[in-house]
Amino acid sequence: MVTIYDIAVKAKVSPSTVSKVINDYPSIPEETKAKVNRVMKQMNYIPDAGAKALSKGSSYNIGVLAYFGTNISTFRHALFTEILDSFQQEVNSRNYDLLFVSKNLTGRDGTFYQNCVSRSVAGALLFGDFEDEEMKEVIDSNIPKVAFDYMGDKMTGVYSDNYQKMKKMTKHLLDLGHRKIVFIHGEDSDITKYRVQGFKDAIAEAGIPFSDRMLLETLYTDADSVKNITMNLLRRANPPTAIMYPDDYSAMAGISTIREAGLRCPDDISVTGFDGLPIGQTFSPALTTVKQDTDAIGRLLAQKLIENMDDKENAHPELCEVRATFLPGSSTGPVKSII
Amino acid sequence: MVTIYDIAVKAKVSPSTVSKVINDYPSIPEETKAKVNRVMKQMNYIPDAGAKALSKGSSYNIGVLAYFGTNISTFRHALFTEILDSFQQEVNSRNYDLLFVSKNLTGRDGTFYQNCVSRSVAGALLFGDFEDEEMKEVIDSNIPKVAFDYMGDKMTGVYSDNYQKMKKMTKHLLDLGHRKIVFIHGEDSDITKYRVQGFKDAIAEAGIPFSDRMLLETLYTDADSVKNITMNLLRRANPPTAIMYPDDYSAMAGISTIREAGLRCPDDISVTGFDGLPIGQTFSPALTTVKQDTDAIGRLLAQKLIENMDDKENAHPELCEVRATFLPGSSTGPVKSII
DNA sequence: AACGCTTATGAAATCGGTTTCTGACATCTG
DNA sequence: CAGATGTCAGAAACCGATTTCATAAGCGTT
Repeated sequence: MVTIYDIAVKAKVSPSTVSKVINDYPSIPEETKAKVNRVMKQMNYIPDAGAKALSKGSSYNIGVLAYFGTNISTFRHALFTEILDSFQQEVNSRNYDLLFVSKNLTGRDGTFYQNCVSRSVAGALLFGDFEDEEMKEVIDSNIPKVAFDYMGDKMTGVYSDNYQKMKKMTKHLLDLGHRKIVFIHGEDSDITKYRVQGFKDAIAEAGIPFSDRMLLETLYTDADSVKNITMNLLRRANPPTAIMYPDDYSAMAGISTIREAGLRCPDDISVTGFDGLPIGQTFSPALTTVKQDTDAIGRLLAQKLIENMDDKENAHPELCEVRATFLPGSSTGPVKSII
Repeated sequence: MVTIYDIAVKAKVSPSTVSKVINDYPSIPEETKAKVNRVMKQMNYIPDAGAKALSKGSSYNIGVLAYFGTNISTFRHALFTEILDSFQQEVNSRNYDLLFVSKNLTGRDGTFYQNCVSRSVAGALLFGDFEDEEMKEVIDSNIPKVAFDYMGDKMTGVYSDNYQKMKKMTKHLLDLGHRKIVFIHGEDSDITKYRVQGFKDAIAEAGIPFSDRMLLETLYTDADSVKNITMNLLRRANPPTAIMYPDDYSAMAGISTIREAGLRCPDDISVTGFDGLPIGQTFSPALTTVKQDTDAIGRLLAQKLIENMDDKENAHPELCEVRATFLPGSSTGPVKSII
């Protein structure tokens, strides 16, 4: 491996000078810089990021910490991978790389926090269950960090305007004449609270009495539990005419179930999703959903994180709302008139 | 940060001894190991992976290099994320973390190879376009590596038995009476060649004359081009009764297009996909497809890579075929009888 | 000529580990 | 009991960078 020492010899300067050229110290005259740069190019110099990290105390790696609970895994949900994709593009352009930090699952390897420190990540992006013990350890640490769908005060969180858009989507159903609406919401979290509130407020503003039977909880992305819940709904004495699912995947699973039960969507039952994934638009019927702006979210997460890393002292948690878009599709239609 | 020097002082031994305890040198008696380990636990010692990498010359990071061409991005395809997921689990259990290495897109940052060397990755997992110049640089290097859907002789490749399963799926259509079948295959690659061969052989064995009109090329995951190609097929004077798509996503996009054209699937046109993603089974009609065993593929990639890293000298490229499963769904049906 | 003031450079310590090599001490052997 | 052997521990060099601090050279002042 070519090191700055090799460069130094060839360029007839000291290693310190080479290092200073690399880091663009103002005390180095242009002439020297040019000379050293020429030799570096000529010798195909590749800096050792590890050595740099050791002496600087921080690497150019951004840790990605994702944990959704035991059964669900990092890469499986398209919403997150879309956000990651946009995030990655943004941080790459600043020369940071993404390091997927692993969690202590087997008991042998370190915790999230330990792995972050050990790998001296410059910052971290958090996804998933913020109540998890290992997550909390990171959240309470002084590692610069941001998180998607976080609304607390310990770090910067980026999220969609869930309240507004959920309300809007609910209104859309109400406008279509639906009165028996059930919202199957995701696991308990800040995000879920806002969505539920938007749902309730839309119902209230329409002057419809709210009932607990309008709400149900399920786990994201678990197709089986979605099927079960949906079947139970269909079997109710007074079944809903519209079902609102927590995300596009479960909406699609729901529609499948509805069809298996011999009913049609939207003719018999209207369905909504959430997230606005491309596949939901390819699906037929195209989902009525809320499209989260994953590009903007990923970019914003990256920008906020880099701000935090660049100025660790003055870093302060922010709450950043990104505008989502209500996407009316063909999975919702007018309520079936009772003959 | 607690270092081995702090441990050494507290445990009343030398730093070398601490290091030897960490690395489990046989010359250290159990008693000393126990003592040092106790102090490490007590002081909450977290090793510095960067320092370790510097002195060892190799990190515990595995580089993930993915490049599919300018328009498609790493995380967008569920097949890859599923494989990654399984791969990650396997390498995590050996204490490796995943580092997403970036490519020189802006001209400012380094190439794949430079970034791998700079970050001293222990090994690399390659996805995508192996003809890309930066990819080739890595492939020709002596970095331990494996790749998915690679069938060359420069590194170990893992892939499904595309030939067999494509043939089987084609036969399935032939058995249903289809004679006018079009296979829209992916971009030119070894994998594609085998699939095409499987397709052709099934056709030949059925005694049907092969025509170039039975084959079409498209780019993976580009919904628009899938729509266009599908529309063109439907407008043919003598349109096909079955269309085989290169993956599940395009099959679903194809079915949408078919419906938009006022036709039904499978009643009017049968459709097949490839990959066997969960969403394809939620889709209705459930896709007839070939399910790639992403769990096994990811695990095998990890195992082969680790083998290579553990014994760099004797490493030799292998070709590993993983058995896929033909998954008959309801997107294929008997050919419509001509009245 | 002696002084101060820039400007450019390099020596050396440092980051936190690993590893080689030497030597102290204990134990075995004849 | 001398000499050979084996066990354990630590000193020191090293990995490849950064950064502080000292100093040499050049230049203008007085």
